Amino acid sequence: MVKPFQMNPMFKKAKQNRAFEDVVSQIQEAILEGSLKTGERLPGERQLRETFQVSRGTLREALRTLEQKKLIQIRTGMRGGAIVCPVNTQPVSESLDLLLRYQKIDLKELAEFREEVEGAVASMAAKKAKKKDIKELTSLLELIKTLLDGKPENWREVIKVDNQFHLCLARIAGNRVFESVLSIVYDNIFRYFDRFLPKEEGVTERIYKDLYGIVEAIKRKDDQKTMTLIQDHVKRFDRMMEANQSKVFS
Amino acid sequence: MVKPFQMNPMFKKAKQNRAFEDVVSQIQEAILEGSLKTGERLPGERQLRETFQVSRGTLREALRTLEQKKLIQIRTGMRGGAIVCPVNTQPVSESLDLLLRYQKIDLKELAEFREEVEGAVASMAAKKAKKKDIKELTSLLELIKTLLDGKPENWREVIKVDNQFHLCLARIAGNRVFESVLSIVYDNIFRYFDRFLPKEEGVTERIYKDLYGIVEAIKRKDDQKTMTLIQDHVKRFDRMMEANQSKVFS
DNA sequence: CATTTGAAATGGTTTAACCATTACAACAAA
DNA sequence: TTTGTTGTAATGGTTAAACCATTTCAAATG
Repeated sequence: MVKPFQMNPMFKKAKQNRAFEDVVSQIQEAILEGSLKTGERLPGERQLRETFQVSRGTLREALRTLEQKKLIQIRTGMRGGAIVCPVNTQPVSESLDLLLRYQKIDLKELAEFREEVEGAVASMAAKKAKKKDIKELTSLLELIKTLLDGKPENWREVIKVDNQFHLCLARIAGNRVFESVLSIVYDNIFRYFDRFLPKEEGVTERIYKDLYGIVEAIKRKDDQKTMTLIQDHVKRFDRMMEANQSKVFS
Repeated sequence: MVKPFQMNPMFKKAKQNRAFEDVVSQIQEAILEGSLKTGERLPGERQLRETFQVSRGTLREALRTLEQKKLIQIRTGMRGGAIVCPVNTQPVSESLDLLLRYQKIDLKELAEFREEVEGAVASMAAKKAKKKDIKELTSLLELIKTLLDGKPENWREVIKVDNQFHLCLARIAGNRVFESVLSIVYDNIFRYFDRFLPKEEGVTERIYKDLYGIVEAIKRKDDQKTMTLIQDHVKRFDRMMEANQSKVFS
């Protein structure tokens, strides 16, 4: 058994024998390339059927695929149809969710990844932060302060604002790859926060103190310090979760 | 206009009014729960149609969705049908790839991200590399050596083996999140290599020298040195490309 | 024993119809 | 005039029955 040639991972098998796949790639390319813009409505199924010269069933199989990729979204009723979706991290988050749920990937791996990404993001953000950005971070910090009353319903809120704080840093860092990737990580890790972080006042206070120090370091444009502070912060909570996780499963 | 309640990103709208979605979730649950095992073959469309009491068209829309999620794969012909796929990182990779393309991520952002990720990966790999791993890296290095003859058709080959080297490091690092992410970064950055890296012998020789030093550092388990070497290596080529890019567009 | 051939199973596609939902315009009532 | 009602047409969702193309495998053939 010999492979015909060294498979290049950039190429996929050209199994373009199904008509609906051809329709999918044509519409997908139009969206990615920009000739179909976000929010734009595609013609109805009966008209698209004509355009692509396929049956309505085949066309609908193409639409199902595009819908699954979150490139379009379908609305029913008059003036309904396929609407082009904005850029969306959801499909990545969903497939990562499957991997985590079925333990093809360990939470530890995701946590390790997060620690590194957060460190890089924080350092970049510290270098680039403008006054406006620091103001935004400070206001998130203030928001957390108001939630530090130990009420159980506010515990969850604090975690959410903490997430916002981290995503805000990613935006400040000014790199959309980091921003998207971190957003995907948070989509998935939130569930574990909820399950494995102790719901105590100490946790939320610790978050406030950590973030306060981070904002101070950013104000001083001390990117090295910002990075180590963020990494300590992230690692502290990852360790907490791991401890509770092993408790639960032992 | 007031939202009825604070939308929690963990919950999705229960739009279960489409029959095929019900079929999708039933089959998906069966797969994820384990009652349908990897490699197992589902009944044919005509029989499934009966089971779920839907038309063949509706059933096929469900199959398209499951196929897109990479939970099943379809084979045609007698004894064909839907086969349950092993859960792997492919759907994450594909959707991340789509996300990067849709955002029209440019070389600068991608390169910046790559530099950070490669640094982290290299450091982790240096800590964990076994003899077998070092052997694999060395053999890739040897392969590059044989391609250092300045022939233009080998230039591309060297770049490919360089990519393999980096992905090999990610595997050695033992974190599948890093591994899939880096793999996608390479898929996307390759076209810039091809367009903007000077096709000179000096480039391939530089690659060889860089990787040689990296393998040596890994042998010494010097993770700090490995990290800086990798980052220098990556940055050098990113700067080269950026220089050529601005030349082209000025 | 090897090869050819043909039948059956199965996915891929088409056609034509009907149902359910939605937006909107026309109309009616206040 | 404003507001509420109603009908209608556009549109997605679903069904049914048929035919084609591909693949497998067993039977026939050499």
